[in-house]
Amino acid sequence: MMGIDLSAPRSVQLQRGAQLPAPAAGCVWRLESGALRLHKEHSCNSEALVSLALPDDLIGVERRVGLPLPMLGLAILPATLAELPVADAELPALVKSAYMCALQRSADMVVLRGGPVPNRVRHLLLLIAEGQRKDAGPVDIALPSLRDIADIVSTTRETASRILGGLKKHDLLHDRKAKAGHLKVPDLRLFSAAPGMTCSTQLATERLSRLYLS
Amino acid sequence: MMGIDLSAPRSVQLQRGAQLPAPAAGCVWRLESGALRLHKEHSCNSEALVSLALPDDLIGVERRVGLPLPMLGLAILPATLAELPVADAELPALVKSAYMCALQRSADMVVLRGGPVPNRVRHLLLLIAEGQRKDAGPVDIALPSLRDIADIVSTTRETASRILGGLKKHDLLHDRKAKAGHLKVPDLRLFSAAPGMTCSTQLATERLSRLYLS
DNA sequence: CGCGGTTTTGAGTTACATCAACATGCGTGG
DNA sequence: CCACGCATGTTGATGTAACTCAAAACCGCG
Repeated sequence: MMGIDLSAPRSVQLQRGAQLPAPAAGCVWRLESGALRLHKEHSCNSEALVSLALPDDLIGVERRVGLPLPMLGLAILPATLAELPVADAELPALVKSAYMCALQRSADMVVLRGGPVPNRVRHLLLLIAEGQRKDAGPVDIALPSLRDIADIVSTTRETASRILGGLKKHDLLHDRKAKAGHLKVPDLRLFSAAPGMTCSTQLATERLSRLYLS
Repeated sequence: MMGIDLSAPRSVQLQRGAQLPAPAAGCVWRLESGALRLHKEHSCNSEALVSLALPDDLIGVERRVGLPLPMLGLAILPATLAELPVADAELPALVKSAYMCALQRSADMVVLRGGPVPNRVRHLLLLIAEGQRKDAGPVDIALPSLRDIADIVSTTRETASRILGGLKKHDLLHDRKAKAGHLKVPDLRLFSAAPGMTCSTQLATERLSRLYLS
C-alpha cells in the first residue's frame, strides 16, 4: 500500500536457526550469503521441508504470486538477505528466475535424499561450499548444525556426526566444531567422480561408505 | 516459425516407458492423465531425476523460458498430453503456474525420499491415485513398473515388490500385476494419519513397516 | 555455577540392499 | 510355431549400512 522505498533496500542478517521474517509489502528476499531451509506450512517438522535456498536464490516470490500458504525460511547458516523491491512490471522476469531456480533446487533435493548417506552429506557440503563461491580450491565454510544436516539429507544426528568425523579423518574437513570448518572442496568433489551411487539404479554402487567412516 | 495451429491442439498418448517428444514450437505440454518422471540431462539414470509430473501439470515451460538444457519426460503410466499453444503475452501467467506447481512437486519429492520405504511407496500411490481424481473412495489405478517405483522412492525393485505384496495382504491393493490395480485410497490414506515417519526428526517413528510386510 | 542444547562415542538391532534363482511376459527372428 | 533373448516381477537367504538407545563430554548462557 505505501510506496516502495527505493533509496535503501533493507538488508537482514540471520543467525543459525533464526527464522526469516516476511518481506515488506511488494518485496521479495534475495539471499546474499549463507543458506536457508524452506518449509511449507509453518511447521518445522521435516515432513514439510520443500527445498534449500542458496546464495542468489530469490525467496518469497510465492507470496507475490498468490500462493495460499507462503513458505517458512530457517537459516541453517549465518545468512544475509537483501530486500528487493519489485514493481509489477518486473514480476514476470522475477517469477521466471524463481522458477528456474526451483527446478534446480528440486533436483538438488532429490540427490540430497538418495543413495548412501555419506554421499548425501558430501553433496550438501559441496552445495554450501559452492554457495561461498571462492570457486574451487579449499574453502572455509560455516557448517550447519548436525540437526539441520540430518533433516536435510534425511538421516540422524548421530550418523551425520560420524560422517563428518570420517571426513575429518580423511583430511577433507578441518576445524569442525568451530562452526566454521575448513573444507577441501576439490578433494571432496573428486569422490564425486566415483561410480554411481543411486542405490535405486542398482548400478555399481561402490561401497564408498567405507572410505568415509575410516 | 510457422503459425500456430489454433484449430486443433495436438494431443499425444504415451505408453508406460515412452519418452515425451518435444512440443511444437511455441507450445508446452499439459498432462491430461497418467504420470511422468522428469529428468534433466537426457540421461535416464536416477541421479538426474528432478521431479514427477501429475495430471494438470505443465511440462516444457522451461524450454519457453530459455533453460539451457530442457528436461526429459518418461511416462510411468499410460499418459495423455495436450499441446498448449502459448502466446508471448500469456507466458507470464504460464510460468507462474509452472512455478507454483514446481514448488509442490519439490515438496512431494522430499516426502517421497525420506522416511521408511513403505511410507514412501504409499505416498507415491496416493499421489497417483489423486491424479486420477475420482476424489476419495476406492480407485482403480494403473500402477507404475517396479523399476519406476524403485527409482522414484529411491529403493530397489525387490523391496518395492515386497511392499506392494504387503499392501495386497492388507487388502489395500488388489489385482496388482494386471498393470491396473485396485487401490483402496481411503484406507491407505488412514495410515497417513499414523505418527510422524520422518526418520530424521527422530520423533516417534512407529514401526509401520511391520504393518505392510505382513 | 548449574542447566538446556548440541555433539560424540559405543553397542545392539533392524530395515533394507544385495545376491541368487526362478517365473513370467513380450517381441524378434529363424 | 517354438526358441531365444531380454525386461520385468517374485521370493528367499544373507550381509551390512544405518537407525536406535544410552551415556558421557562439550558447549554457550543466565
